Amino acid sequence: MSSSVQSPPPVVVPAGTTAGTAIRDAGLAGKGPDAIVVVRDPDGRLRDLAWAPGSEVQVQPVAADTDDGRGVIRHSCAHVLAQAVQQLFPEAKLGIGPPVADGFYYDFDVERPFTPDDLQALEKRMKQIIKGAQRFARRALESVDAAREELAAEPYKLELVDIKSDVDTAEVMEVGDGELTVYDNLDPRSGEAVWGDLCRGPHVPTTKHIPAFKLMRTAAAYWRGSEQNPQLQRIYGTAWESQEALDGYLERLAEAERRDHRRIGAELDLFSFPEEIGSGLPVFHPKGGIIRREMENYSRQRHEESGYEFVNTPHIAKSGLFHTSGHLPYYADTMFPPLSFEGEDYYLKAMNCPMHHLIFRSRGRSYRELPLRLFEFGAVYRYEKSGVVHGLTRARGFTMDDSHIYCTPEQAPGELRSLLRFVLDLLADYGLSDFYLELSTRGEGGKFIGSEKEWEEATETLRRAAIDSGLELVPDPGGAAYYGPKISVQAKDAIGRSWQMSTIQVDFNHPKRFELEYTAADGSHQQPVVLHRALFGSMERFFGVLTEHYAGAFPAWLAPVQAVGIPVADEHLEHLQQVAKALRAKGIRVQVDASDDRMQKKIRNHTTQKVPFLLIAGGKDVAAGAVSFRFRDGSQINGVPVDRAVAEIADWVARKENVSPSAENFEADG
RNA sequence: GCCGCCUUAGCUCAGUCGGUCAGAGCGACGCACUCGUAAUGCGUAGGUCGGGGGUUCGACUCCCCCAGGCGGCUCCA
Repeated sequence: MSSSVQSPPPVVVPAGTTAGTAIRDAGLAGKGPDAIVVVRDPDGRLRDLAWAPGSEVQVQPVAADTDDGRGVIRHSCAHVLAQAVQQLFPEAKLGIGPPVADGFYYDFDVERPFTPDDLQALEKRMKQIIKGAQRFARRALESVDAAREELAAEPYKLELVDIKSDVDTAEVMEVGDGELTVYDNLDPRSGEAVWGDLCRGPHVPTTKHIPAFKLMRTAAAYWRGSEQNPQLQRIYGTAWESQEALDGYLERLAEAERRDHRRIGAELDLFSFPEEIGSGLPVFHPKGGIIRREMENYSRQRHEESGYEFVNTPHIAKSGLFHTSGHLPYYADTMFPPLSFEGEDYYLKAMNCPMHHLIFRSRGRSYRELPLRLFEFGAVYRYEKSGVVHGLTRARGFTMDDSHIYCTPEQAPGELRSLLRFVLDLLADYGLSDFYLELSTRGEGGKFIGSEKEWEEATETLRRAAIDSGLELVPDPGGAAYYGPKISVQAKDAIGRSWQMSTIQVDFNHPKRFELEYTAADGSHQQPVVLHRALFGSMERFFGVLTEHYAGAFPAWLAPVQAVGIPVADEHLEHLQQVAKALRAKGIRVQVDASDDRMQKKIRNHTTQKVPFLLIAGGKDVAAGAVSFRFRDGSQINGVPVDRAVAEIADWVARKENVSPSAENFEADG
């Protein structure tokens, strides 16, 4: 997201003067994408332009095309939406209406859900309101009682007033800072209040300062985020500093839709979700199977090189095992119901760890064996609620590239550091390079087991490893698994979206529950530390993320079909068959298109299938013992000698180049 | 699980007010064409309109239930 190239210099606001006047006197923009919409006071608080400080202060002007500026525009736009809703649906009660990433929403309690037609009508009314240049005017309420009186008809707002002390968060914009304020929308001519809303602000000066907006969709949302509360109807919208910025945003959404792995998976014949199998249970077609196999093979190789040992475990086990692990007591509702036979309940496994622990425990272990690193592509099944299943990124059956590292407490810090390095290196090999880390720690509630001290130690160990990596570290309080804290690696894809990939967890709980132990050098029996880690999260999710990252144009080493020979005419087929044979001998997945289609059609077909190397041969090429390259981007290199073409393709694939080959970066004509 | 929307040929979609509306493009298949960088032409096959129940003289169309999908909420070991 672009923002002002450089922020404007600070502005001095004399006592008794409004910030807006000072801004104007300083010659800063009052309209356009870089219009100043609010200012930041010396305490870091955003203030309306109508704010007039009691004594002289220096403020930082905030332009529309900054993150803060957009946030204010969006928040103001949410007010305009609420006004429009209450005009068109007078019975609507207001929930909350904060800005969010890329937009805003407002929740309403209404008789019936909004329809697409309603959204159109609301947009129209909002445009009228914006055109009307209503002024946003801040007004402090005398007291809580005065607030209750004023908001008598708004039950949800009343609730916020009553609990205001504990909802002072970024999302609840309504109240804050020990003072209750209302923003009135004033008619510019009469000065009369047309509409008002409990709100801490700040806002743009007038509705005219909302240059571009669009209502996006409706959804239901629980009041204050709890399933126990009534569901309100939420309207999502977006607002930007200019029409161009809005268009740019809509284009980014369109691009994300074109990259959607569910769409590309069907277009490229990679995988599907047969209804007959069940929701959230993918099958991989041959082409998807090749990509998956390549992904797995490389990962396997790297793990072997890094001292992992490979194990295999079954998909179901008796209930006792999951009682021991703690899954059934704590997470029974996310496991599939049991199969009962021979007087036993068998559960599909939701995690591989219990099985791996049993392998560790299968015989006495010596400290000399540690760290013991067990690895498995282990399929797990989780009962995800019907509303959350989403393509490959949220499935009910998936394969974790799971491993459990058993080590001594002394080994743990070093093991964690090298583990994190290993994880980041391997992700980079697949073309992801923009990461940040999240540290999930213990929160309130009975979900967490183990002593405070254990948690503290484990959290510190993780934190140190995370800090050593040099990456940005985002805290996630309360996000830990029940048995220990975790680091997760978030990777950004080609269009800037973040995905949770790897998780690394310290577990001091399972060693106890499973009575894991090793014999130390002094002959004593000690409990190992267990590190859980899934590098890709799940193979399916990683597959989906890579698909979207590359928009289906997979690196040549992963591409299901790496090269296709296209003859100009049938008489050139034989020549290409020879080229294909040579490529196949080098392990390249190559086809020759001998169909009845015209050459142009073949080029189109294989281009839309995102084949990295198209090898075209006509009379000239045959005569010269050459082929002509055409790449995904349409660029060409003509007349490359066959030997050289074969060697360069094989080398490109062997190097695991992640960019798409093109005339510019492919060394075949040198 | 909750709210809303959606489901018509392999894919993408059209189908008015309940009654000649079972339709198109792509794909598949067949025939002709043999061509130098993103769609050659002609033809053929393919659907009990997601499944089940109901209303009606009559249902792709209206109602109910179920399944699957989409967007959110909640959740995510």
